[in-house]
Amino acid sequence: MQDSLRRFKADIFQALAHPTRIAIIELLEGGELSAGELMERLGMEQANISQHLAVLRAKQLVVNRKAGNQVFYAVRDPIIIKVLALMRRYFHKHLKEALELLSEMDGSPVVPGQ
Amino acid sequence: MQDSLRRFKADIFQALAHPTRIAIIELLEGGELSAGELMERLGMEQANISQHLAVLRAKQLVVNRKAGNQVFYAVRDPIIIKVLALMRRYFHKHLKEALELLSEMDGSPVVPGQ
DNA sequence: ATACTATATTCGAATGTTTGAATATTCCAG
DNA sequence: CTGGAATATTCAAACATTCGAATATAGTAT
Repeated sequence: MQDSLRRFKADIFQALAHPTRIAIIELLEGGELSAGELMERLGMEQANISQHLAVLRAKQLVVNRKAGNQVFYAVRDPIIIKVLALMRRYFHKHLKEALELLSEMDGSPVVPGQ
Repeated sequence: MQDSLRRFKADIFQALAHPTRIAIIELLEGGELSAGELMERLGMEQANISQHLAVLRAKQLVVNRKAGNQVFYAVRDPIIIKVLALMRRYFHKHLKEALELLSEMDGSPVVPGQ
């Protein structure tokens, strides 16, 4: 019962669980942008951006508005922006450990001794 | 460059992107609990809880403390609790659409007419 | 209609996640 | 030491996500 709420939250986190999608949301923090602009600024394949936008749309994290040829995207709810802002704070707070984590993930050791 | 920061954030969202792990964090919001207690309260397999705890540990979202036979877990940083609180707000704000989304995911229609 | 631009969808291969079953480890009691 | 409780790890199957390539759709202009 309570579980469907958690599935819902999990799905939203899932939607945020990709570097490209985080980049998209962060770009949209400054206001709406067209799919093409997102593509340009991220320097990625058109299809790829479009697929990531589809994920964000499916989970309702963004809204879109067609204007002629183009489709403009915006973050649907500022709460999501707040969530990302909190994550930035979290990141800065734990910068050191974060870097260690990242390096370990790359397979390179961080702390030689001990 | 900026991308590794985003990978880091994405990894944290990924760690939160599972109903069981959200349930674990929410249970830990009230203070530390042993793995066994988490298992009991969630009514899930021992191995399963342990594996989810391993994910949360790997991403440093929780810390653990051994006390004799048992291992007690706690949320490492209250920022994570704040993130979940924001998500609750988000959920309540979008309750209606959320329910529709969930039902669609289940395959059952929500709005019979029209 | 044709051509062009912007965006979306489909497909399949590669990769990653989740699960239960089985097994291993660690700690305490006797 | 042996046994039992609490927790962790490994394995393999099922499932989901991600990507680029190719294709489709929609809008505008001629």
